[in-house]
Amino acid sequence: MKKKVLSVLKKHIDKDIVLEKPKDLNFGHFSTPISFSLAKEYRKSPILIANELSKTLQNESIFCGVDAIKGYINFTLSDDFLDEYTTWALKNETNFAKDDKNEKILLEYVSANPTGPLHIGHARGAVLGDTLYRIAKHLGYKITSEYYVNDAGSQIEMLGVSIFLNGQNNFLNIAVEWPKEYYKGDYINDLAFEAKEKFGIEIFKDKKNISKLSYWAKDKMLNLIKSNLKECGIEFDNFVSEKKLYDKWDEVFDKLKANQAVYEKDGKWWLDSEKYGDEKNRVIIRDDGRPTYLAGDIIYHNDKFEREYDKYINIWGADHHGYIARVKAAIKFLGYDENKLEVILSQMVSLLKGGEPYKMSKRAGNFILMSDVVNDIGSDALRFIFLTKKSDTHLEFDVDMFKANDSSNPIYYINYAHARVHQLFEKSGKSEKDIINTKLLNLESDEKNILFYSLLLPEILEDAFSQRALQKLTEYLKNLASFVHKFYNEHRVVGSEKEDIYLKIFATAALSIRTGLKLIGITAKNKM
RNA sequence: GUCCCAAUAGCUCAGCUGGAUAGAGCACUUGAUUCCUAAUCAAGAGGCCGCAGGUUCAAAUCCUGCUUGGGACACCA
Repeated sequence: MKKKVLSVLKKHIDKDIVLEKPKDLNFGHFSTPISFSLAKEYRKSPILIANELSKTLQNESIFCGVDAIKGYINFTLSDDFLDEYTTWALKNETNFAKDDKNEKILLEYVSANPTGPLHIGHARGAVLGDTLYRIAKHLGYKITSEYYVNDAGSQIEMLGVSIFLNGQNNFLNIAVEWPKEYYKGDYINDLAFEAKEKFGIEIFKDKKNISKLSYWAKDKMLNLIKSNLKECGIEFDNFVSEKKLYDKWDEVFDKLKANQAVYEKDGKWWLDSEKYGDEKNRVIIRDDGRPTYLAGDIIYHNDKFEREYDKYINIWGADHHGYIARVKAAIKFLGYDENKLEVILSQMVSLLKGGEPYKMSKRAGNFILMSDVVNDIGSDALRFIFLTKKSDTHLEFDVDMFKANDSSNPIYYINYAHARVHQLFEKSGKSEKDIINTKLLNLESDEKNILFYSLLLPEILEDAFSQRALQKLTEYLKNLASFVHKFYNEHRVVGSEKEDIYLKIFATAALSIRTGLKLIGITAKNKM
């Protein structure tokens, strides 16, 4: 819609034109402050320029009104144009708001260690990633989602140790000395119990069994994570194993050496990441020969870039921000364009319930489980809340808000709007087919406004995706629902003279609500 | 000490690639139902946009400094 308007304007003004939404739809559907920027060049007052421009644009059939107010030019779309576009949208429900982008994108997110269930902090990144993925797909991007599984290294080892000691303590009554960072929480008890059932109590008698426990438990935890994600409708295209990537280590390491990216000092191998903007150089191979975590990430990113995407997006927790520089440095050393990697940081979440704050921690046993919150308020509400805020701000919310069945619960409010439209069709005994060719004539301004807003979805999706600002979509859905409820209250539909016109308008609103909800992973309700 | 994020209504937050009277939801006050779900709607009240400078025709938005809060600064992942 915006493109269409811009192309019309281009015929008259050979400049970059900024089209914006007026604060108040009653000003018009689109507006431009172009005359302010032209004022200097033409040495005329913006108001005069706006007046002249509006006159020349008056005759375009796409507009029924072009008004110059205080230097702004406001455009109001014509009934003909709106009707034509509406009819097309309703006839092409699945293609409405789609686009045809061609960029190939690799999106990596969650990538939580398989050492325990997902907690609420992971959930935010998970929802963000999945929604970005859905929208990108809808807009036509060739996007692949990926989960990097840290199935090597000391955290996995610690998982085995935790289970082993737990078993010794619980089943063999041995007083154990717990290491500082061992994993606590009920799930470790459960794992120890399961291990006893599966391998026998003997397994807790010999320390040599720890690695066996590690690998057994790691697979169980990865499956648990997958099921946590699935409860929220999240599935991945790929899972990449860190352990398997190490097959390519020699090859990657040689490449680093050849590119003078690494050097040996104090018996360790260092990455010269300072050269490319990191604050210091980083160890990648310890003096005992074990690689550090960074080594794994270097192979992984080498692997990613070998697969040739146009863009790589990683969603990381905000606590990883210091990590970006060294990974980008490594990518550059490997001979790739580090600017193709974009890292989105998702900030902390604090959760309230009845005003009580929770502190979370992955290692302690008292973190908030993602699955608990899903059971509590449902996947829809959880997804929605994460998407109403920018990802880079701290978020605090009270779960009780999403249990209410009234307008204080946005999910409820939006679904209700959709359900109302559905019910109108039921009551009128009509289907979309019956009204799809109804001509929209002599529209009142409120009719026009709700229609226009309903048709705005493509622009919203484009903005939300390109700015990685998914709150624009949830905001839009709330507003659109508000339009529906307001219109519903002000107009009797069934049996009215304008029944078909109203139904067509409502059908368009419902289409956008349904499509928008689907993209944030929620199925619109037809009945409350 | 260095770096990142934030600071907007009583609360939770939008708005930030500079533009019209700074918005929404919750909470609060008042009103609307012989009628398609009032599970809704309407109206009201509520603001030194953290502070101080600067750039500009125009600053919540950009720049600089400061204050406050959160986070990161591993040979952990």
